[in-house]
Amino acid sequence: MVRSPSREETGLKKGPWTPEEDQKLIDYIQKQGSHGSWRHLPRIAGLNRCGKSCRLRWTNYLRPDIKRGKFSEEEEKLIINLHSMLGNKWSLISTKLPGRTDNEIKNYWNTHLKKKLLLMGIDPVTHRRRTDLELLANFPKLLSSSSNSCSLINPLMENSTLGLPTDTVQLARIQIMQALLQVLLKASSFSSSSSSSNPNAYSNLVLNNLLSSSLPPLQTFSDSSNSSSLPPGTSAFGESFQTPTSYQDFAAQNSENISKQLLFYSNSNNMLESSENISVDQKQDQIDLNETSATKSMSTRSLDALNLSDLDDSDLSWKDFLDQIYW
DNA sequence: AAATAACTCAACCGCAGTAAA
DNA sequence: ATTTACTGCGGTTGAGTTATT
Repeated sequence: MVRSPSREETGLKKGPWTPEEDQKLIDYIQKQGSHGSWRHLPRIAGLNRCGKSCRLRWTNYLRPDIKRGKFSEEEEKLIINLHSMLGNKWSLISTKLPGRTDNEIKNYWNTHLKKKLLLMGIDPVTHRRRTDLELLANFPKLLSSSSNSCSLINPLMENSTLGLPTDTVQLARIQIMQALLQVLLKASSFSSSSSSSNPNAYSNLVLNNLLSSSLPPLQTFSDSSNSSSLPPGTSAFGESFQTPTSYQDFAAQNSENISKQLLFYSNSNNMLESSENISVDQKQDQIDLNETSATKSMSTRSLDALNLSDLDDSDLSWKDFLDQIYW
């Protein structure tokens, strides 16, 4: 089982292939009709490379049936759908995309598609809504924590059913809200150097989206003189947060907006649950039956959840879907 | 215009499975 | 039964390119 490195492989060239090397490899395989033994190919073809390097160069780059260029929207959808069922089985996924190599798909996934899912608040590993968004999902509960609808954001909080002094209840709830947002802000701060592999990048995006769409100008919450030096919105719930009455007004005006976004996050969690607890083989069997069902379901259900009547989900492209739903 | 950061992707590495000796 | 060779796969790297400051 243990494969020892070949003695002959020492001193062989590594790194990028030259056009001359490419031509030698192409000429040899075309002349032979097949690559034959990869191990012996380099010596016969006059290449100072190991067989493994030759095989990789051929299968990932020189093979005549390789489709080059950008991935189409259909290919993207198919990759996402296949990945949700098969995971990182790149070679298996590549069999469903003629002309695309497993390496190319893997690279495209890591550099592009993962980001797309992150932007949607979906974990690219599990294809489910990220679990730390549970915090956000509880937001509506906080907003309507008493029998009165939206009691927290209702300016009539003085009618507290708890029998507590109005300002006490009000302060307590605001503090909960403040703590919640501070936790999220703290999490987002880790992603300052945004990278595709940064696990917190999505948190930053989600939070920024929430804040940018629902927070009032900073001065609404703070009368401190140095507030203008802070990024708009980003510190509204920080230490300078001192005017609950203004917050009530803000929350009342934006509760619908916040609820819609949270509803979307909640629904995105349910989208692909049906594919759980199914073996890889079973999942593969599903592929041919409905190759884009997951992504279609995703857009349809999210649109339903948000009740955006101005969107036509049947004609919605993948990009449009992301743009319109998320941003 | 230069420096720096971020991104892309071809290529490499190590492991695992299998066939052959 | 054990060892060795070969192939394929998935994770990772780093040089080159592009974007940003």
